[in-house]
Amino acid sequence: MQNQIEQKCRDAGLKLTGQRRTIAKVLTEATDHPSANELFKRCTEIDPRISLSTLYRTLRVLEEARIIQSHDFGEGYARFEVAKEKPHDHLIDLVSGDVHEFNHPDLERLKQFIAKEFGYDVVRHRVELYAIPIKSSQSKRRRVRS
Amino acid sequence: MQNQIEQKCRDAGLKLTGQRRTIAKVLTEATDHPSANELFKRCTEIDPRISLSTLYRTLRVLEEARIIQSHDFGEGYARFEVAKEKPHDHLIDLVSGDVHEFNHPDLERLKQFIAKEFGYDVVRHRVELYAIPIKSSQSKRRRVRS
DNA sequence: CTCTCAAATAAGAATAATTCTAACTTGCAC
DNA sequence: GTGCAAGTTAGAATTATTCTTATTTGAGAG
Repeated sequence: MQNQIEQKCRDAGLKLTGQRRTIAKVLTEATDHPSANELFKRCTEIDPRISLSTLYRTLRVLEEARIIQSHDFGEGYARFEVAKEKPHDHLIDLVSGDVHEFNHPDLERLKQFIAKEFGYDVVRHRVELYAIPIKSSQSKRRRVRS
Repeated sequence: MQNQIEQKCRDAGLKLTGQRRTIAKVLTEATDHPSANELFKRCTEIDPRISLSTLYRTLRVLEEARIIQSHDFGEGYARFEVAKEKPHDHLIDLVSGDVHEFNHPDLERLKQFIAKEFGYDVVRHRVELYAIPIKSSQSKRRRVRS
């Protein structure tokens, strides 16, 4: 019952405290992209002795160790997820706040191509699509797909 | 001489105060993507009687009126630019902080395509390339696409 | 198992960008 | 010129996050 994050902490030489185990558990079990506040709620539900500072520090440490990844979707706070092998981009549902992940090879090629035209190498990028669900029952939209 | 922003303020039914004229002038003359702080410096150089609150409120009002556009490049503060007819994306020079604008039709097509696969319509998007200059060859610097 | 101590934690203060408050101006329609 | 809604000012408030300081703890060594 040792989760992925606990093993990675060990590998990174991080102490495994009770708080970290709890945070690791919550992060591992999250299927969404929770904010620090949301994570704090879930953590204190398991163990109320966790302080917000500890959560924030742990999140920072875990991100520095590349174990988790934080995102800023322009909501005024960060959202977190366990780092995946493949980097990916996000589609944010403007109605529900749900986040979908995607990775399109054309996009990767395109960004390198564009950067090269300016004389740059892309170090990292941010691609976020803010979108609303297509209502299938509704008549076809007038705007034709491009 | 009446600049673009002043006319647009008039059209939007906004009062043209001395402070707004100064802010409009500074924004119009900026060729970079200045932060609120940087804008404040430039404004107070022209007229020291402008307060930071006024600047922030004016920036908000101007953005709501679609006269300017703010961006969050993950630096902890916003950057502003006069709204252009065509929306565009940004390449941020990680060394100098310079911002280059681009617009690639393939990217527009691709984002719609990806969203449609998830059953969504893209309302807006954010594409930012964080990059470093290619050192070896001077290649294609200063190439501007609109 | 105990000792040790660097690393981690708790609680709350500090920070920084931005927004709000409340009392005072001012642009501009009449 | 007047009236008043919109704008301004200075500073307080807000909010996510980081820092400080005293205290606790994980885990390696003995």
